[in-house]
Amino acid sequence: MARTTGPRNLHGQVVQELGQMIVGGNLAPGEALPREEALATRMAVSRTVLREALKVLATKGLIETRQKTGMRVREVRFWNQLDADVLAWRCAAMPTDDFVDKLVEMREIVEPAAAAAAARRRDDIQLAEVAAAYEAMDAAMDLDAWAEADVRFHEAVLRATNNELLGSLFSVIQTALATYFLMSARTTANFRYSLPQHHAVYDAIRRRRPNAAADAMRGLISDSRDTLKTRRAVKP
Amino acid sequence: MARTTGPRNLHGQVVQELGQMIVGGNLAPGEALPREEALATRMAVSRTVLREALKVLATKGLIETRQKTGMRVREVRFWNQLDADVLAWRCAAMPTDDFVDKLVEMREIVEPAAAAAAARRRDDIQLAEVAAAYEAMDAAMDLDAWAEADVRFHEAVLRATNNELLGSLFSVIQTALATYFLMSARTTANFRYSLPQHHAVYDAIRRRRPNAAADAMRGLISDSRDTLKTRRAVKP
DNA sequence: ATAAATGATTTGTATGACAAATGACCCTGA
DNA sequence: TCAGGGTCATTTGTCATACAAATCATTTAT
Repeated sequence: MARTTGPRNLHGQVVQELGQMIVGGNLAPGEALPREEALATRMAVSRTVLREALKVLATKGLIETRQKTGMRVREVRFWNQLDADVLAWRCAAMPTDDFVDKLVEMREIVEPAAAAAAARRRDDIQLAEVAAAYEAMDAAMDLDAWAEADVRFHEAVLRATNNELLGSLFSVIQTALATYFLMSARTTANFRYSLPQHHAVYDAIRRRRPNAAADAMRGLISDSRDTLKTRRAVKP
Repeated sequence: MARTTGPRNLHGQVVQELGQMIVGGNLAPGEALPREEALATRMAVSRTVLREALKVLATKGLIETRQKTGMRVREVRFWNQLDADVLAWRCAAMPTDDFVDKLVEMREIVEPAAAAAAARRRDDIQLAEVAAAYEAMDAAMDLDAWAEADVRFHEAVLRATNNELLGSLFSVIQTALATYFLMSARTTANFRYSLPQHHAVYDAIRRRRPNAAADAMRGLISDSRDTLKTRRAVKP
């Protein structure tokens, strides 16, 4: 059987399909899935491929499988919420307001601390990465280029902390930024609005001023939250 | 073929073995793995099982696989560092000092903020969970019971934030606590030392005092970091 | 009535075959 | 000599089938 869209591998497509169903709420937690053979034929793939997909979903914490009992959707608290796919699936439909709030809260917790740590421990190469991302933001001629550079900037800051655990939180920041652009920036006339604030973050990291870096990052996030809030008030 | 230790499933054991090799540094990033058939026979499992294991490792970001080229170990920056298994594998050998520092840094960033959020948004049931964990710590007669209740306490706080993204960071806190007990508490005469500090956290959450909760949590973590530091100084 | 044995169902594992992709090589032509 | 294209070999991707292992439900024996 052949599909055309999505990842090039069959099991990847099955992962997408089932993952979206589960995270999207079509399959409630605790609910039992059809047995492998039935599910495989229903999705028109071999049992081999289906099982590889199930293993992936299991490592994301979405399902649980025991012999004879079959597979069940796990409770939400076991989901690997920081997984890039899980985050993306949650945003597949228009993200709910409270999910956006949670993303922003994560940014408020993580990114100021990360900026401070970067200011303390960054090396010259990492600083250059931040600088390059900032330059790209400055040079961006359209929203897409801006958005891409913005994401790069925040990733560079996370990497510059030299704490790879913080680095792995990039999936969350990335999703938050994507949602932000989706919900607000498309309607904002001047997308370069936050450039000075990014410069403040960059400058504090360059000058090795942890507190200033954290403050600047806080200001940046706070502003973006306000933008989201006004946008949200306008929406209905 | 049959193995006796580890997870009950064969592919789970293969995941463990390969994962530990990669994270442990036996297989360097960029290095190519043997082709599936060879690797399968070398590990004495069928190709089916091996492939399921490889898919799991791929979702953890440890390996990358393309047709004809084969499999390669991915660069460290792509590893899903927040994954419980990856964290555990990093601690499989005695964890290095700088890794412990990174774990503590994560705690310092996440847990005070989580305590504050819990103080703001917890409901009564979630408070009861925190209380129950605290009571269990108080009632603990030996180190194992204490450690288990301690982990429960910190999990309960994370859950009480009502932000499941924060909740998914439990894997990190859990690993940090396990490492802490491994490195320090086993040698500490009075393992109940931090009980009052835990009470302060609980009380602030109960009274809905975000700042007090964050401060209490900061003090708790700061103390445990000091304990690690003195322990470390003694070690050589 | 309780406990052990049995059977049925579902996942777990093994094997062999073929499809698809892609890097390497060769071969031709300017 | 170099550029271009085409063939081939190698490796992962997919499929189908068979059997092993675990476990829930029922039945049977004491």
